[in-house]
This record gives sequence, structure tokens and C-alpha cells, in this order.
Amino acid sequence: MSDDARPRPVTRADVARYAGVSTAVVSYVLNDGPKAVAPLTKERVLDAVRVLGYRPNLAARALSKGQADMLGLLVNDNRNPFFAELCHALDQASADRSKQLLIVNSDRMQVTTSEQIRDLVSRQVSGLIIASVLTAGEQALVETLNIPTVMIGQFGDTDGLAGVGVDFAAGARMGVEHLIEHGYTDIAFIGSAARHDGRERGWREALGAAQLTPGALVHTTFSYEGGYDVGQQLARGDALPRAVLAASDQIATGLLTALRQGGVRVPEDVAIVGFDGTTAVDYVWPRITTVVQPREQMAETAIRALLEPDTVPRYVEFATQLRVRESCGCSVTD
Amino acid sequence: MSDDARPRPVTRADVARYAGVSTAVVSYVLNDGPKAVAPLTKERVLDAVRVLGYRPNLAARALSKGQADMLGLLVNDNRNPFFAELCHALDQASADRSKQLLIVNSDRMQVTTSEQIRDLVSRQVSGLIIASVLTAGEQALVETLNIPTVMIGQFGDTDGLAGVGVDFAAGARMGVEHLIEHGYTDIAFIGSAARHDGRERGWREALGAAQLTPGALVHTTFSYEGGYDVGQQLARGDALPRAVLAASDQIATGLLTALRQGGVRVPEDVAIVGFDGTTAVDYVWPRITTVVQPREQMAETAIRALLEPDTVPRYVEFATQLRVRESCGCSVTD
DNA sequence: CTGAAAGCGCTTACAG
DNA sequence: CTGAAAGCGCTTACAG
Repeated sequence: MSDDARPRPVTRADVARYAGVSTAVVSYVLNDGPKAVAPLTKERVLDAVRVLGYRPNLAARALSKGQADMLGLLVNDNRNPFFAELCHALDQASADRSKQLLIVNSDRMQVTTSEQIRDLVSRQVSGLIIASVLTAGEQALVETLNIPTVMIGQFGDTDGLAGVGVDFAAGARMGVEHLIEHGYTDIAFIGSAARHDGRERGWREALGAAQLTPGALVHTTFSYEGGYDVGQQLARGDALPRAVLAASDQIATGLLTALRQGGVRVPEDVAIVGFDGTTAVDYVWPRITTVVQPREQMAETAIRALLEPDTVPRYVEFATQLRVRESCGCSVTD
Repeated sequence: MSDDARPRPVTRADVARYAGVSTAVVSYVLNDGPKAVAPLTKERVLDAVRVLGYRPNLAARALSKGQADMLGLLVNDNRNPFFAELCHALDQASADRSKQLLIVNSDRMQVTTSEQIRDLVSRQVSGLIIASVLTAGEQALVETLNIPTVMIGQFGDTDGLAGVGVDFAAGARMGVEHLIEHGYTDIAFIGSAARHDGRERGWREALGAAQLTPGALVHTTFSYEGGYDVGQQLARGDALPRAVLAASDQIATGLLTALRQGGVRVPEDVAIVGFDGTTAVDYVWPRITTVVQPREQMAETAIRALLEPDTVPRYVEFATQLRVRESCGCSVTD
């Protein structure tokens, strides 16, 4: 049995003493620089590290370097499936570059988002990833903070911060065009009331290009519930659209559920196309056809934008892809 | 316009100088101790803080205190809806106690779980929350680390670590009993191959108590796909169980989707009860009846177990609740 | 190739 | 009630 309660943790001084070198040398070995170390000395140090079970104190290193090898991630709500998948991808991508992700939900009641941003910076994160919508004030704050920052998922290139995302309008057009190919002419859009949602614009554009009158335009919250509420109203009313483009998979899922609960058939009565490409919409029935955002690529690019800004353009817009399932009326053999 | 590139951040020395006090006093004010400060002096310090826009360097504080005001959370995959919700609840609960959560996915390829645990500790987290299953070796490691640790969601009280979770067996019994009340007698269980899953035991116990022969016992992975695969096999075969208890909502959802895709009606042909109580299963159709784990309470208790261990028993087992929807055969007016 | 030493920005016993 | 100073455990210019 080993002793418990090892009161004083092993420090680099212990390692230096054990290996018979200076503490500087221990650092050189552990960090592979900035100075070279003789092979034999290096061996002795590594041995000491092994024997003593030494682990660097990362808080000390962070203080010394002014940087904690962490990246701060601000997300509105990590439970949202799309953002959960994005968080996961970001976690992997930052781990690839040996950074930890400090994830913070901005829907906290107790503290303002600005406060959270400041706290992240106080912790010496080397960069900020913003996966939620900022107010003008919050954005101004970030800019004065003078820390590498990238917006992900949503950004306007009017502002000063770097951004990674998809072309919402093109994605929406793709979805609507697919519905048009099915022969539907009455195509509604369900999305948020945000001022300039590219998805809403893309919906409109695709209909215009096909000489179709826009169908109903419904604004709701970005959540299962938002879609569900709309679905209930539609199911009760008498003016069902023939097809719907939903601005998110969550909305699409809530909509689908309410419609079916209300006895409306999907896709026979109402066809649905979602947006995001989350895994979850492949596990409802009918499975939801959706516009896929390439989240691994987005995550990878966002991390690069932070750590190697010169290798990445200021704004990166990825193309989306249509994942065809049954909710649009296609019959998929799978 | 304000200057950009503020090279040297404001430190507590600047504040002290501006306020005409020592740096110690600044600390006393900012930390409300350990010494009292005269009201007027305090005012001057707070003023200086405001004017200079001072923010403490949390890495320095962490080094000094040997503790970073962070809690490390190890989760297998934050995309799993139940764990996403648990992470969110833990985030809120730790924010209530002004700790940040350092979330780490243990499904990373590049690095072992033990390595991740060590890294968390190196970062001076003041506690560890383990929301994933540890190997014996990993668990032994955690114990030698001598840091406050709590397992959440899953724990065996044979081991040395504190734990918070639900009574899996009782929860499963509750689910099965509900299916029995519906009059079903052929009730299957779909879960993992883990050695001692309380849910499997509870299923068996409830059937035994009702003098019913256990139905099929199917082992699969804990994922949408695991449930989907089983559902496809069942739909193709000719031996459909009349009812199923799934060990997780994800399994239940995958199962439901595959069954419906295969033309099997739920609940008319096969009734389903899930486990976890995630939000998502309220947004599939039919909505899935599920055994709810009280995740806010669990999260709150886990955080308390770490920060105020004396106020919490070593093992806390919460009761589950049945959330009745349509998948079991109930008709819910909602 | 190696070491002595200053510095990072806090906290906190100790003295007054 | 306040301050001077040591200490936390690293990194890294500087000197040799």
C-alpha cells in the first residue's frame, strides 16, 4: 500500500535536485526548448520525472507565460443538439493542438455574458470562440479585450471579429429547391425573428427564382418547443402549407411531432426540410431531410483561426450539403 | 476612439499605486478578507479598480492558492442528450458557487483518460466530477491523486469515490410495472452488456414479482444507433416482443425509429419505455414514456459533495419518476 | 550545453 | 487597520 496524503506535491525543484541539474534545464527538457539539452542530461531529467511522478503545475506556467493553454468557448446552451455537436468537434480540434476548452453557457441567470467573457480572459485563455449571438455591447467589449476571437456558426462580416460558418442563404436555397423539385409550390419558412437571417433570404430567393409566391413566414424560438408550438397551430388551422423549410433541426423536429400528433401526415400532407444536419433528426420517423453544416471542418477552422491566424482567411464560409431522407417526400433505400 | 493594443494589462500593483495603498490591501478588499479594511480605504480601492478597469489574473491567484476555482468534468461524450443536459445542469450549479467547469470528453482518440485526469489536476482544479465509466486503473489513479472527486450518473458503492445517481433498479422496476399494468406480458429489455446494470436487474425483479417470464434480453451500445440496429432486427424477424424497456432514451429513440421504418406500430404492436427523461423524447412521435433522472438535483448535489463534503452523504441515490407519454400505450391529453 | 536569478501577479503570515 | 515581504512554481533572458 502506498502512503496517502502526500502533502507537498512534487515540483520542478525536486526534479532538478534529483537529476542534479538546474530547474532551468528541467524546463528546457519538458518544453523542448528554448535551449537544447545534452542527450544524457535529458535522460536523467526524464528519469527523475518518471521516478518522482512529476507533473507541471499549469497555473504556474500560465502565470509565467501569460497564457493558459486554454481556449474559452461561449455557447448559449450546450444542450442544443447542433451546439452539442459543435462543442464536441471543437473539443477534439483543440485537443489536437493541446489546448483545453473552457466551455461556458451564456444562458446563465446569475451573471451577464460580458462578465463571463471577462472571466474567461482573466483565466488567461489564449483565444475566444463565440458560438452564441452577441449584443453590440458585448461585441464591442470583446474587441477592446484585444484577444484572438472567432465567431462560429453565425457572424456578420460587417464586424471586426473573425468568423467561421456556412452560407445560410445558399443552404436554404438548396433546401427549398429540393422541395420545388418535388413539385410543391406552397412552401413556408419557419425561423427566428432575427433581423437578417440568411436562411429566410435564401428561402425567398429560391422561390423568386422559380417564380413562386412565398408561402407563410412564421417566426418562433430556436428550440424544439418553438417548432412544436407552430406545428400545433398549423395542425389546428385549415391552411396547411404543402412544404416547410425550418431554420433548424430542432424546429423541424418539434414541428414534425406536433403535426403528427395532430393527425397531419408527413410528408404526404406536409413535407419538411430542416437545417443543421444534426444526428438526432436521423432518429425520428420519418427521418428529416436536412441542410448539413460541416461542423468538424468548421471547428477545425475556428481553432486554426485562433492559433494560426495567418493560415486562415478572416471570414470562412463553408458550403452546406443536403442530406436526403423521407420527410421531404423522397423514398430512401437505406 | 480608444487606443488599441494596450500592451501591459493592469495589475494589482497599478491599483495599489492609484489608490495609495499596499497591494495587500487591494487583495483584502477584493477577497473580502482575510483582514478587514477601513470603509474609506475600501472605497478608494474599489474606485481605482473601476477607473483602471482592473481584473485579477486568475492564473496568478490559482498559483498562489494552489486552487484554480475550477472543477474538472470528465464525460464520455457531451453530445449524448442525457449528458448534455447533465453538463448544463452542472455548469449552472457550479456557476452558482462561482466555479468554472472544465469539461473534457473522454472519447478523445489522441490521449488516454488517465492522461486527461492528470491534466485536469495539473490545472489545479479543486475537484473532479466523473460522468463516465472508469476502468479499475483509472479509478485507482483518481484515488491516489487525493483530490475531491464525485462520480455522477453511475457509481458502485464498492469503491472509494463518492457518488451521486439514481436507483437504477427501482427506476427500471417502475418502468416495467407500468408496462405490466398495461397488460403486457412479453416484456423485453434492451441495454448494455455492462456487468451489473441495475436497470437489467430491476427489469428482472419486476417481472419476477409479477410472476412473468422475462422476455428477450438484448445487449447493444448506448446510442441511437444501438437502438436502431436492434429495432431493425426486430422488425425483420417474426418474434416481436409486446413491450420493451430500453436502458436509455437514446436506445429507445433509435428503436422506435427502426420499428416504425419497418412498419411496426408503436405502441399498438410494440410498447416502449425509455430511461433518463431527456427532453428530446418528448419531441418524437409517439412521445416516449420514460423514467426520469432528476438531473438538476443530481448536479446540485454533486457540486455540494465536492465543495462542502460534510453536508452530503458519501453516496446519494435519488428516486426516479415516470414521465408518461404515448409510447407505452397511454393516451395523454396534453 | 548549463545555471543563477529575475519575473509573472497574486495571497497571506507576520509585524506594527 | 495597514504594509513590507516572502512565497506559490513556472519561464526565460542573460551570462558563462
